[in-house]
Amino acid sequence: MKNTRNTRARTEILNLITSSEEALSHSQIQSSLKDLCDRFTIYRVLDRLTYEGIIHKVVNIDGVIRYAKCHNCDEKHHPDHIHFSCEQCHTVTCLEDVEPQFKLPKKYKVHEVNFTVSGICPSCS
Amino acid sequence: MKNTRNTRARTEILNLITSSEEALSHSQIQSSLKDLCDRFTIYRVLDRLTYEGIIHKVVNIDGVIRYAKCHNCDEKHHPDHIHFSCEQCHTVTCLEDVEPQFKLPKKYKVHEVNFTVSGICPSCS
DNA sequence: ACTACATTTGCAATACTGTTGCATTAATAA
DNA sequence: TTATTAATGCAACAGTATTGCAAATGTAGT
Repeated sequence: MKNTRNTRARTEILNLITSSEEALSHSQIQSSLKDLCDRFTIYRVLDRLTYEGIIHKVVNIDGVIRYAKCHNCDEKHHPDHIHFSCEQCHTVTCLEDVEPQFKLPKKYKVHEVNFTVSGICPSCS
Repeated sequence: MKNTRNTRARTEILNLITSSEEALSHSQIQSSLKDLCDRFTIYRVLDRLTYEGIIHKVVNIDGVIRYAKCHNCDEKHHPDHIHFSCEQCHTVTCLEDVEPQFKLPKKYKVHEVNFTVSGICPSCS
């Protein structure tokens, strides 16, 4: 595995995602960053951060991929937590304490999980 | 609500999805249909079938939207079932009997659910 | 602090994905 | 068979994403 470098783009994008309460899409990140770097770099930084396991992907029912960083993962990691997508304010948030229970037939090998629930969030109802 | 018509495109697309074991993406449907109709029509037919509740959407972690029809929904509908995405053969299948249990904080109103698990399916392992 | 070097970035080119307006076609009901 | 209205096909457009390559930059070693 190759070394990874702390570039300005990487630092800023990670800061943005870490300080955000909600999961951010590529376009949201792009407009926040303005001209710090171009959109190609954003794609590549997000891929790198995901590959390194520092952030995780969330996919909404509309197919928009967003990125988030758990805030309490330092204590205990909840890799399978649910994400909530509000139909009104269009924010996607991690519900890090909600971990669904399910049983797959034995022969399935699970690597990754994507649980998204859409509806109305507390602030909009 | 307006009336819906049984056009050739609609019939063929629904047949395709119904007879398929796996969830199909727009591009998969397009290449199966060849020149039956153009891609714009496919988009619109899929939207209509989804709106009418005849088929349902599945979103993979890569953001690709696929469409599927439950085969045992006539007996009992399982709207919240899990979908499995195989990383090797890239098929997405409905696990209609696997319905996960989860508890959201009271203030969240749930309308829709998207549960996808990726890994290796039985035929690939 | 300087240098070497591999990683990362920026840009160009390209392809895929998805939406909308409008004229035409075709499915349905009478 | 005809009238009506949904559905289609086409054009135009916009957003999303990938890749190759040269230039820039971060990092380790000196």
